[in-house]
Amino acid sequence: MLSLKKYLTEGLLQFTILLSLIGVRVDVDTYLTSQLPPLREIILGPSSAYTQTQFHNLRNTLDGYGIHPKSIDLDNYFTARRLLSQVRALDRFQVPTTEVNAWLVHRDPEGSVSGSQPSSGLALESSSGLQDVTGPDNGVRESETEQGFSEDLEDLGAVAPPVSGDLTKEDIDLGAGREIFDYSHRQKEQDVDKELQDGAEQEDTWPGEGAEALARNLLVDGETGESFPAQVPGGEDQRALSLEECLRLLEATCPFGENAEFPADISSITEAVPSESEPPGLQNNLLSPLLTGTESPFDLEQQWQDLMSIMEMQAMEVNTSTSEILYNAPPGDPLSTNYSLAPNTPINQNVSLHQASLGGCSQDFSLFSPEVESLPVAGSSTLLPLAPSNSTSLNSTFGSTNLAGLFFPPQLNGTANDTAGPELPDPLGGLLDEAMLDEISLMDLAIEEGFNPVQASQLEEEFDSDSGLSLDSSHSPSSLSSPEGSSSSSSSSSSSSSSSSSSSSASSSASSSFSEEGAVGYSSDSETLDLEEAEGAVGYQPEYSKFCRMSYQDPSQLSCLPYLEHVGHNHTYNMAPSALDSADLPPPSTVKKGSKEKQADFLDKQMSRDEHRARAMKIPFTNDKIINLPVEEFNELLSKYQLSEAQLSLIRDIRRRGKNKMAAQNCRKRKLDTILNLERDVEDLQRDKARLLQEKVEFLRSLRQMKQKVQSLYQEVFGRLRDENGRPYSPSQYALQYAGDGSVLLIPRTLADQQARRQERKPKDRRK
DNA sequence: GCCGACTGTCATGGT
DNA sequence: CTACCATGACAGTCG
Repeated sequence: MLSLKKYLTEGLLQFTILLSLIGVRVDVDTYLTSQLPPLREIILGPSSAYTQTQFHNLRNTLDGYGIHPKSIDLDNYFTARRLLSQVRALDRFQVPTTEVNAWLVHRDPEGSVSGSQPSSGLALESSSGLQDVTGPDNGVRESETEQGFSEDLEDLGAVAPPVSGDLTKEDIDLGAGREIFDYSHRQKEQDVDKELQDGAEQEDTWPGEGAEALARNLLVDGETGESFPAQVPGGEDQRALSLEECLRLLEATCPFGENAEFPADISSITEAVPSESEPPGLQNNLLSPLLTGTESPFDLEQQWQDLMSIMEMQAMEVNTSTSEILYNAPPGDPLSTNYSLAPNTPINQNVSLHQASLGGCSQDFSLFSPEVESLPVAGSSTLLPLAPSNSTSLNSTFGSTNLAGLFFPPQLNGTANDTAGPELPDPLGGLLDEAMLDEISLMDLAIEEGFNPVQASQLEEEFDSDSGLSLDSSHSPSSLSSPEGSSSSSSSSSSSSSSSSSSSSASSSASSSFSEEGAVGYSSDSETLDLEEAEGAVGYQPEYSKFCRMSYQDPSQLSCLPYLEHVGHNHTYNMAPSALDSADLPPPSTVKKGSKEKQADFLDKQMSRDEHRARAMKIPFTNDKIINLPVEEFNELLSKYQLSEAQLSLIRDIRRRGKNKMAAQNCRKRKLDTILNLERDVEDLQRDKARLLQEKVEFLRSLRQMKQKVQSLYQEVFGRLRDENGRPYSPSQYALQYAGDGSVLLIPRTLADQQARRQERKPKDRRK
């Protein structure tokens, strides 16, 4: 990293000197301050993918003409274009005094490096998006555009929305999904102030970052300032140039913002570029409106890193792994490093812009249009910190990848060339289509999985407001809610309702019979009661009532036993001898005889069959004891009495049946618990499913945006390429290819198509 | 009278 | 083998 800094610094110095030599005043300070937002956008762009707001805002700009909602609004956009034209004019006719800000050159890149951490600026990023797109101050901005971005920075910081740095720092893995939850939204509002502070802090870091980025550009320019060796124009008519070089040239030629007093144009540096005389209109036509007129020069290298990462992502199928890569890839992970263009690699040395040179400083230096800039390139964050890494890894990964092939299928190339613009059709149309197809496929998958497509679409439509929970609630079965809905009042309501119903018929008799029945009570009563209460909290009333029935050792609880009302189910295995006697004995008085007989009959009915049998068999102890006593005590009890075989047999049967009864109750309870647990599990799984689907949609959107970004970048780069005559290359005849050595080659399309097909086969084979 | 829920009981298998 | 438990199946009861 240190070497990189040094390299960049030297490059910056060289470039600055070079510019000064050609009479261009470089107001780096202005550049840094005014262009920081874009820079930060580039640097932190990926993280922006996690911000729901960005998605939301971007959706409005996805038409292809969108302006970065965060830092640049439409007004800025056009204003910048106008300024660009002016700057260009200045470039030609005005030779300002050479003025190099030494302080900038010597600026310590350390700070910039630290500031390059993606997490630092996200808040501002997303916030700016909100502000610019939806904020009411657009009008104000309109007039402010020329003031530079420094003010915007503050504004952005001030507007900084919630999501911000905190989220990005800790929730990279969660990605946008985290925003799904209402919590995050609430958090957003709560963190506004915090974001403001963060924004201020980030502002400090930007200059460093900008300096670094600028340094790289300058460095490159320093190199490119030198004449590029022609790379065999003949032969295959293959003209190679370093992609980095192209990008750097682009950036170098790119005006440094509205405030930039430096209309640097590479053409002015290299005489080989005749494009300067070329009418800008032609180039404009070639470029998508989206791309035109971006006054913000960004870190081209990083942009291309993004691009490469996107390419890789495209190569990979849109699957969950994508998301992982997007959000989990650590700054230094192999993936990201592989895609770093290795600015310091000597590859550039061999590149020749002689044959394929960048066009003059056109107004179209919108390589990083605001919209593109705003695109949430998840991968870029990981790429940012990347120093010039070894190009070998990159080569191994990409091999000789035909950019065109990656961007658009061969079959689409031809049509695109014919239909799209006069000379520069949209080479990435296919890519976009692919993105759409991927999304559709995923949607289909979601449908297959039972996910409502309408909901899926809603997810996209209502991305920011949507949450997995809400979605889940929308389609979550009522069965889930019903139990829980009643759960809140289950413990109380169930007991009250059950008691009310039971009291009607059984309350009077229960007191007597149940006191006996209590003896039958199950050993697990206390335990089950607690459990039942817990379950009641969960909301399963049937279970509760059931348990109530099961646990009635305490006669006081009998009031809440609903089964008493309709039960014929008399669980009174044992009746106190006194009760039995009273029931059996003739009443002393005839007056009470009727009532007592009724009571006795009722009690008889309340007695279980075993109790009846026990009473019939004159069993000297209660069924409760028979059933619940431990074996030893039970045997001891039996030994105390002289019992006949019939009695003993009955006692054993009573014990067996009693235990079995409790076992059956427990069994049923367990069964119910199992069902309830399964129900809850299903609910949880459904919730998770909905959440994952939403995340998937987010990833898809992010991917689509990144693809659009790639398309824009490709168009931008390709559109700036000029042949020896200063004319742009025809997309129908040429395509950019990423060579194995890290350079970018301009090759005939036929060759590119062939290579693209070859590239396509490999993954297919790999799948098999 | 039918149906569903609840319960008790039996048979069976496992520990 | 006995005791105990778990569970499916069946039947009875009740609303």
